[in-house]
Amino acid sequence: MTTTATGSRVLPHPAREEIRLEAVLHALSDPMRLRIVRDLARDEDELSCSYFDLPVTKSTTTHHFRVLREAGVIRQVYRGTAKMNGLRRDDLDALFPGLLDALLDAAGRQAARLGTAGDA
Amino acid sequence: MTTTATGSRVLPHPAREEIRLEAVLHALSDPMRLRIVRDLARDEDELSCSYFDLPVTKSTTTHHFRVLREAGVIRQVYRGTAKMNGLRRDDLDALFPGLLDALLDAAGRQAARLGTAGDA
DNA sequence: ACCGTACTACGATGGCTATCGTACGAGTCG
DNA sequence: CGACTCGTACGATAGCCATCGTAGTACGGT
Repeated sequence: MTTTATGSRVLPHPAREEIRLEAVLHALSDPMRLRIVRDLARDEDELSCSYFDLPVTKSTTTHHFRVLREAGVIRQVYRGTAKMNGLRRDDLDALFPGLLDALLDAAGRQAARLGTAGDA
Repeated sequence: MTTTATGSRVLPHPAREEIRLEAVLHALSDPMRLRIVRDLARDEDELSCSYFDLPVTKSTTTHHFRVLREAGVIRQVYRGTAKMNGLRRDDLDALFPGLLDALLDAAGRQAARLGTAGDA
């Protein structure tokens, strides 16, 4: 089989209806996770975990990605040895129209204001 | 003095520029505080702390109001024995245009969806 | 088969925080 | 003044959480 059995490593995601606003806000209230989400939003495509060069260890990075996934903010899929991450724009927009864009805009404005390079 | 010396009890608020998005999101990630903010947004006017009938003790209520104030979400002023609370709409809208409305809309939608009575 | 890479799991740790209870200060009304 | 209401301060407690290190698993290439 050329199509590797990626099916054995499925990650649990909350269904759209399971996503809670408080959990999303909590997930985004951490600077590291907010940064991840901003990066994900910039590249419309999925990104591997190792793409991010965060100032924390890999263990902590894994932790942050899990929090984001369990809050319903991102979708994670294994592709070979890499784990690809993508924003759950569709679900978030359906549940909370305009919220994600407002949050990303707010984060961008603050980054620009504080000189925290990395804004679009 | 008929004009009571309300000046001796001034509460520290962050300046507009001091408000951090992460702190706002963290403040709003608590169900109790999100509920307070929704109530404040509904009545355009200021509300006293005792207006809210939260399922926690008074000490905890005080704590939540302080978190909201220190995050820059609300403004608190003493008026006699009561402490009036109001949303810092102007500052938040200036820093993060559209964010507060998106958050309130999201909270309202979730409340309606989950049957958590209390939405507008 | 072997190794390297990518990510995870588990345990530990220190810090934050939501909650409470009690005791107190500030203000109003009789 | 005295009593009552509103809110605060302080201490305690229990739970969560961001972080780390180490050891381990899964996959792909050689």
